[in-house]
Amino acid sequence: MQARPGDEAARDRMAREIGVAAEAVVLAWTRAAESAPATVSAPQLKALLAIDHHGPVNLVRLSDRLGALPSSTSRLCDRLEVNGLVTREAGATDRREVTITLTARGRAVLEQVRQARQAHFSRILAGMTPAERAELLAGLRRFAQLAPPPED
Amino acid sequence: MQARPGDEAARDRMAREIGVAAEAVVLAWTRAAESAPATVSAPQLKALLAIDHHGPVNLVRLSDRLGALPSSTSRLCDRLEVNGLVTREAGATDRREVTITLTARGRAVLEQVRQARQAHFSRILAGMTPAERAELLAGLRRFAQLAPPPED
DNA sequence: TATTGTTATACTCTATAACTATA
DNA sequence: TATAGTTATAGAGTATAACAATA
Repeated sequence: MQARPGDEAARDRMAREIGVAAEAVVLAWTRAAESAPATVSAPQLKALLAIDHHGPVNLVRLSDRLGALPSSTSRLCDRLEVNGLVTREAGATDRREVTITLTARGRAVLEQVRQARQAHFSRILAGMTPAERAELLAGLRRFAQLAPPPED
Repeated sequence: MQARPGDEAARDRMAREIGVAAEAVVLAWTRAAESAPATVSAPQLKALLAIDHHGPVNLVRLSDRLGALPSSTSRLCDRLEVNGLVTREAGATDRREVTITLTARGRAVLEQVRQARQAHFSRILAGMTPAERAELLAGLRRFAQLAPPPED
């Protein structure tokens, strides 16, 4: 890092343009989820994704991943549990802890959302050449490699 | 479109992987806005962006762009107006209509968010080569060209 | 009559603060 | 005493339904 002094300014300009251009991806990504047959709110879906990535978690760690407070996450888990998407079990070693786990139905909802997103994105990608699609995927994956995980 | 039959299946597979990989961009994009000095909620920020892209709008058109109902958007505009970010004026030709416009403060908030996003993205982009950054920007811009606008 | 926008009501989501139970 | 989780309360956000004003 910090090669020549002009590099940082050029990178900043690039960062601004990438931030602006990314809005379309953000809108398409969130909109696509709404077209899934499963009726799950955006915050609940975000929580399901976090649990899916992370595996069973306690409340504090899930809160960190969501960027929310434990009290908010507790209430969110109330609704997820009522909807049959997660289970809460008392921790084995530390009885204060709660282990939050996806149910089969929770995983099914995630799969429905991924399929809806696939269909939505595929329609957009129909206008691109295979080379352009590969370029986009490579760029997104490189970004994902470097982006800090949500708990930071 | 509809070149050879195998192309659509290959595109679908690509669409799924792009959808999965895009999550990191979505998280970084939304998280970056939270680090801005301006304290504006995500729904309010989304509305400011929509008005900025579109220019002065009436309530129904803004609702369409947000994917919300007019009643919800009316309440959202109540809060935006209280915060001094937008103004509501009676329409000139049709007196039923309301023209919603960004204030100088609303535009300043958007600029603060864009700067916060630029700083956040620049840190991530520091790990990429200039060629990789250019590839990502090109892919995002191509996607933005093809993605349907939010009112659809 | 149709359209624009609002208000009434209820639910989800979130933060702040106070609380319980366990370590 | 510190930590994990919950509950109490209040405000933001949104949908459904009913309403007012204008076309």
